[in-house]
Amino acid sequence: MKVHQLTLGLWEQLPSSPSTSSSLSSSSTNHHKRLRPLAPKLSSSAVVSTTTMAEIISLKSFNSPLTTKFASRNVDASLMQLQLQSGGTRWNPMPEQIKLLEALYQGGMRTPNPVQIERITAELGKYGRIEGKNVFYWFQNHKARERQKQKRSALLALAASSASLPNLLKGEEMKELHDGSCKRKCRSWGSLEPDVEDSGPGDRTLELFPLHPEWKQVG
Amino acid sequence: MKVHQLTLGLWEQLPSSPSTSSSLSSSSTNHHKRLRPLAPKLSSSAVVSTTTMAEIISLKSFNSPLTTKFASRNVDASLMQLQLQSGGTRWNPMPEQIKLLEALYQGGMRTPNPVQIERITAELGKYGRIEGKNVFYWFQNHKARERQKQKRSALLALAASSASLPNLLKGEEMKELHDGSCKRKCRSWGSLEPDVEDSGPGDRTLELFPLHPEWKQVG
DNA sequence: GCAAATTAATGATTTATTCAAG
DNA sequence: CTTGAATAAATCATTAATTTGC
Repeated sequence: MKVHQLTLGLWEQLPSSPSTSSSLSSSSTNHHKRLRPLAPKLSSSAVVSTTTMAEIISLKSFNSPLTTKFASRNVDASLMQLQLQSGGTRWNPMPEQIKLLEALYQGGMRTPNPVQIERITAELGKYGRIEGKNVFYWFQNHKARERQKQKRSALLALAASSASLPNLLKGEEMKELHDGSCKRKCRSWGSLEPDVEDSGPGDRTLELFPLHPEWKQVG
Repeated sequence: MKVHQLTLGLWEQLPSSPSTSSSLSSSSTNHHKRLRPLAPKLSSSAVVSTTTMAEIISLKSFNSPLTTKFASRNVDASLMQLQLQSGGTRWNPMPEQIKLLEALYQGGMRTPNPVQIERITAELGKYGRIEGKNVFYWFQNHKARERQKQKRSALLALAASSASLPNLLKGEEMKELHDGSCKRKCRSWGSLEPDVEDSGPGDRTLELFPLHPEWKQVG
């Protein structure tokens, strides 16, 4: 069932009927240009499916086509093999690694930039297998979950202080508050907390995103 | 606890001053921009900052440390230059590119895997500068916005058929339905539609990796 | 006719939520 | 139950359409 478009070359399964593509009345600009036939052949591997950010990344598919000239598939393939070989499951942070990550977080780091990620990864690599994406994800998750925690504790505190909480929260919310599930509508609590978590003192410095990268070129 | 001085190179470039320039209204509505489309000035030589997925990707920071041995920064830098040179702003899809993408989408493709992305990018590259991430984002956005559209039209249809809609929707919802803004709480409509898109394979994470337990408790 | 100036689309990021390993 | 990984929703930001006053 998941096969469908994948079994063949990419373009072979273009809609046969010429009218189909125009059925979408979305945009205002629809020029008629012939579709480029031709299909970059490729070994029809049985693998297929599943696109995850991580995969895309590791395959370097995000680089411009120009660069793919350099990054050959063989490299990618072998690399993947290697990675597979060297331990297939999800990253399992060593205590030392977590220590360091938490120290960084505590120091104010939230979303390290690529260079930082590279460094961190390199450093943490001393304690065990790790990739940049692990570092990235860790910060993402940690930030989100710290925020959750804070939000929850804020509510609990409020609950403790004023016993009238049941009057303020609907049953759903009470439940969420209790198990931390917080399905949907967490945003509605937003007013309880400023957006900036960071319990950290003045050291929060690392707000290193004042300006944009703006791959903007010089017009 | 305060591992702050780990003597790594990690924290070297701390931002000097958070500066101002932020002050973004961050309100949900930024529609009133009084700023004329003047030439962007920026030009400040300060590089760095702002971590985006794209950056991380293009810097290949996601690759394992092992691979970073090969991927030197010089390459990345020059590459970036190249990209910047060749037309620095966001991707602006040519009609042909959109045609093809829509055809693929229409054909059932939703979240192309890395290999597919690579192919698509290569193909679309014939019509103009494009990167893998553009393809990825396009599918993400298109999927999401098609879903929105469908949801909205479903509501509209329902409105048309049963004139009792005003009794079912609160004012907010009516407004959203009308302008499609749908800020927050879109999820609450979820019951209207199954989560799975039409022919989407919905292939959830397919296990490419063998299991390999190696977890160390973090205490 | 044309720019300033809105407005509508949509590319790109960030945040919230879910899934699932262990 | 914790948390790494992934997806989806929400948000931000820029560009093309489009409108508007001249």
